[in-house]
Amino acid sequence: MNKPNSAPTMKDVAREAGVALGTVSKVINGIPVGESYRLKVEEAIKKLNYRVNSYAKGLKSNRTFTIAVMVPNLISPFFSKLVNCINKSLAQRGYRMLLCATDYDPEQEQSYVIMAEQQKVDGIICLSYNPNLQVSEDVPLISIDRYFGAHIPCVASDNYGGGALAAQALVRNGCKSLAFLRVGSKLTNEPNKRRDGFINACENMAVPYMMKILDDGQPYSAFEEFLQAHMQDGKLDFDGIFCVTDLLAHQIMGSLRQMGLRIPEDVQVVGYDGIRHFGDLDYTCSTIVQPVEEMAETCVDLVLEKNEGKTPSLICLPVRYAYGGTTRS
Amino acid sequence: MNKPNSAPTMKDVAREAGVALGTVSKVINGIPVGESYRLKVEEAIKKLNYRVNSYAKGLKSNRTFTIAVMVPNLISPFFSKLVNCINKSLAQRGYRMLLCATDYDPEQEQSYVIMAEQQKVDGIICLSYNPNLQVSEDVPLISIDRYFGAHIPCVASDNYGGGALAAQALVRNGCKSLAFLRVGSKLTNEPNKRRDGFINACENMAVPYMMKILDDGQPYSAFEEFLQAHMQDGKLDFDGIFCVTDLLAHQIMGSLRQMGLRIPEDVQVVGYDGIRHFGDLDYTCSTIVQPVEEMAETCVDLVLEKNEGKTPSLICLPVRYAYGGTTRS
DNA sequence: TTGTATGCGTTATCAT
DNA sequence: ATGATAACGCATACAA
Repeated sequence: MNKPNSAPTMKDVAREAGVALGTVSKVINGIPVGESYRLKVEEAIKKLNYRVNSYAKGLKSNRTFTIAVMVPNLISPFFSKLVNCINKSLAQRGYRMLLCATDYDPEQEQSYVIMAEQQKVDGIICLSYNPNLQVSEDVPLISIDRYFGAHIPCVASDNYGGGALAAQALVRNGCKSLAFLRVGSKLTNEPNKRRDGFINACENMAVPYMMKILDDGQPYSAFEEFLQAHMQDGKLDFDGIFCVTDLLAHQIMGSLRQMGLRIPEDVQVVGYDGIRHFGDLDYTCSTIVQPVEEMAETCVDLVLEKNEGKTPSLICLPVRYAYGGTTRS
Repeated sequence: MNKPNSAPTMKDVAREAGVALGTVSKVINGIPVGESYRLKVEEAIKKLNYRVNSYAKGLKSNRTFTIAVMVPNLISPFFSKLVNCINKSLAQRGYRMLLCATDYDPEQEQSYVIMAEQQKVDGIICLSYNPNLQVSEDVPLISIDRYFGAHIPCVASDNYGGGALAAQALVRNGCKSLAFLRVGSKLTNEPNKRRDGFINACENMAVPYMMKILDDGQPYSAFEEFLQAHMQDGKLDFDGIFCVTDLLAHQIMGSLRQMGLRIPEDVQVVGYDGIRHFGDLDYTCSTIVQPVEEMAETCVDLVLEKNEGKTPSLICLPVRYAYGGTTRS
């Protein structure tokens, strides 16, 4: 042996098979080659257990078949489901996924983008809350839920339609007066449109509504105060609540039950996201379901797309209402 | 410009700064260099917005600062929490994570290992259910929850101790007779020891117990039949149940409630894993909590470890009992 | 059709 | 201390 404990290279395969380096390369890349040569090479590959070094390959071809994915974390069920689907889509197309959990830290997000750039990944899919993320032009970037500008495609669920759908579902189930509860940043991201859609639907149906929107710093208890303030004789002013996420719905339902209210008899609750217990069991609440698989598929389609000119700048995918036990049906 | 739309290379930086290639390399890698030279190089780097190409670096140095992580999916909360923690640990040490969701498919698992090898990752952390996974010697592999043999370190929670802890918790809360419910493969993986620990504790405490273990093919309804069979006059034969996972506990609790039983008044339930609602809210049930952070940290420590000879072959990390509303305390 | 030679962007070993 | 140069493993244009 010439190279004792080092992985075999193409050169080794060529020597073993008694052919030239170029021939080995051709066999590996499926370029036609003499039958007898091909067999010899394949045998040598098997014998030496040869694997192409994808770093050398990437260096040469400037393609790495790797996509970087950035999300705040994998703790939130929605994020982890999303990443799971993206992973599947990428794998189906022979792509690998480099994963980055940023913990909502703008600095980390920025440094991950830089990392991705120097990793020479073929593209980036990111769900970022950093309003001024700097990204170089030469690596395709797809954003989820946050619109950066016309030059960066953004994939989201139909948040506006979803907000409307929530209001309609509550009214259809008999609600006479609604409330919208929201927590989150003032950032102008796509999910903000849930409110607009909700309001529009309420006005169209001529149903009264109220809203409680928590700013970044405010504690959850502000919601409990809001609820208390609207209790009269053991009943709430409203009989239907749309929470901006299933997470918030879960928390609000805890508060409602503590106040002695029954769900859905006294008050009905609709969330947003479509979170299921343990990822694939029952819904945690009646909810507007985001089309996570389709969103993932769309992101992957876009990031791998060649024709960069004519990609749309915002794609909203349809949502649907799902019964989850916290409404009448 | 010589190279129009191509990323700048070290050579470009050298030309821009008017120094030699080697000098640029040294500046980048923090090797001492003349002050004036360093400044010139740093300025050129900034001006050209130069980034090192980590594929060329990896090719040369045979280190990629990338670890491949393999789990069945990111849907199960336990897996996603685990991956989240591993991601954090790796990031802290300047490592990147290549993620692979295998969907329990042995073929996919095998092909991912091959992929990882040819990606020339620095190591692999995997949670695999493939009993005969083939892995080459030259890339460090750490296993989670599944013991492959002395040559592959395995990290797990103290499943045996956890099983015992569950029995003790139930008895401490007044249970007189217990049941152990389990679903899963006959594979001899670490979580199987939960049963052994449970049995041992029951015998030590002289508490009667029964078990219902579902084989791979059997449907969940077999559990419901089991429960029905042990109902007498609206009461169960046992007053404490240890479910092998929180997921199973969640399902069983649904069945129990449907049968009109109250939890924890009529029957107490303990699960295993420490799953929380939405990842970081309340526990889904009283449970044995796996030390996920520590497990992740340990895996990363091991996979990056240099001294390969003296790594232990099995590391069990301590678990703890947590109250989650399905026991008396 | 098969083999040869060059270069991808780095690092590291040399002379200088 | 600095600069030229040879690998690293692969793809490919070009020569045979």
